[in-house]
Amino acid sequence: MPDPDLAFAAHDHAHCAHDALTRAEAVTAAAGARMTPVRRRVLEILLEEHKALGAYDVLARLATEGFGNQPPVAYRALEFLVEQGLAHRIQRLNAFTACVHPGQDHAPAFLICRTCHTVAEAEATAARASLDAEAARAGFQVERSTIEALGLCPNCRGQA
Amino acid sequence: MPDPDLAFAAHDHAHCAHDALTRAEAVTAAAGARMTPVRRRVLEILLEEHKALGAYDVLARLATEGFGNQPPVAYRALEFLVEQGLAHRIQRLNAFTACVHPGQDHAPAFLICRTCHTVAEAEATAARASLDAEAARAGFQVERSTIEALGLCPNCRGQA
DNA sequence: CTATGTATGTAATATCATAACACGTCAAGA
DNA sequence: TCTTGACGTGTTATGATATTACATACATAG
Repeated sequence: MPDPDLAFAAHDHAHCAHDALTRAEAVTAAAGARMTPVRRRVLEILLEEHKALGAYDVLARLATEGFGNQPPVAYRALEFLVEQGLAHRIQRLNAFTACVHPGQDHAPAFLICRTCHTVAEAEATAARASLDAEAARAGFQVERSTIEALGLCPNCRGQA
Repeated sequence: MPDPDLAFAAHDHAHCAHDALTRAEAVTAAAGARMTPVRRRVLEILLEEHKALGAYDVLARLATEGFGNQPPVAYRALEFLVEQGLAHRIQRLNAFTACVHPGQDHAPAFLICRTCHTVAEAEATAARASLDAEAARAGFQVERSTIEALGLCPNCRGQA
């Protein structure tokens, strides 16, 4: 996964999204989990853009498409996707974003542009290793980590 | 700041808290900001333990002490403390914790024990540097970062 | 002493999230 | 085949977190 993050660069997004969806199907199948219509649709919605969507945003979309319109519908699908590693929760935004490379073991960091709100998934193996090491110095065992950055993406930086 | 984190170790907490409070007064004075009764009290409350408190927890305490009992009272004081670098927001918990070494420039990471809920502030300079570097590869400029770990503290690890 | 900016108090409301229960579907085993 | 149990979905209701807007009080510079 050596590519610096694509989210900010012009790219064939239809392909990017389709590819992620295909891999998602494979991941769920391998896990013996069920990729139901709601779940697939939520993932598709998240894949439409490199942004993070709140549960209620997703819910509104679902509701117009004939799915349930109560919060648990969205939260359950999102929770499922996160558990399967197909989506990530962005703590800073109370929102969710599709995983760009599902199925691969990875330590993600998220780069959140404060201007255009694009969210890029970056590689955080090194940062995570530092965190683990520093935690170990205190005798703390890290199980899950949240690494998020707020700042300016290259595009918005150019305009400032 | 070479000390591995104290939060998990037995220590003279009264001194630890008093020291932080003293430094906090100095910080606000230097910044030309006002350390008012509500603000001081909120900081004292946060300093009582190495835990994170929700805004409503703080608010409940304030209310019993004759301060206002509406959410903005707590949120404003907390926001002030965070701005001054005297407290930190723990995104994962939607909660706040007092800064252990106010006044010093530092890149904090937070170690959150999932069992005893102690929150330790660790040094994250290295992790932050990795994050900045990886972000730079994508042309992203980091302004603020959130680095949090969820796991087991040494004490709770011993009991498991 | 008074004008100005800042802090506090309060009401109302917005936003985010979960508990609890009912119903439907599907597949495994009696 | 029938039944049972696990799982997914839908819905109601509620809980938890956070902000907007406006009124009042207070400190300090002029």
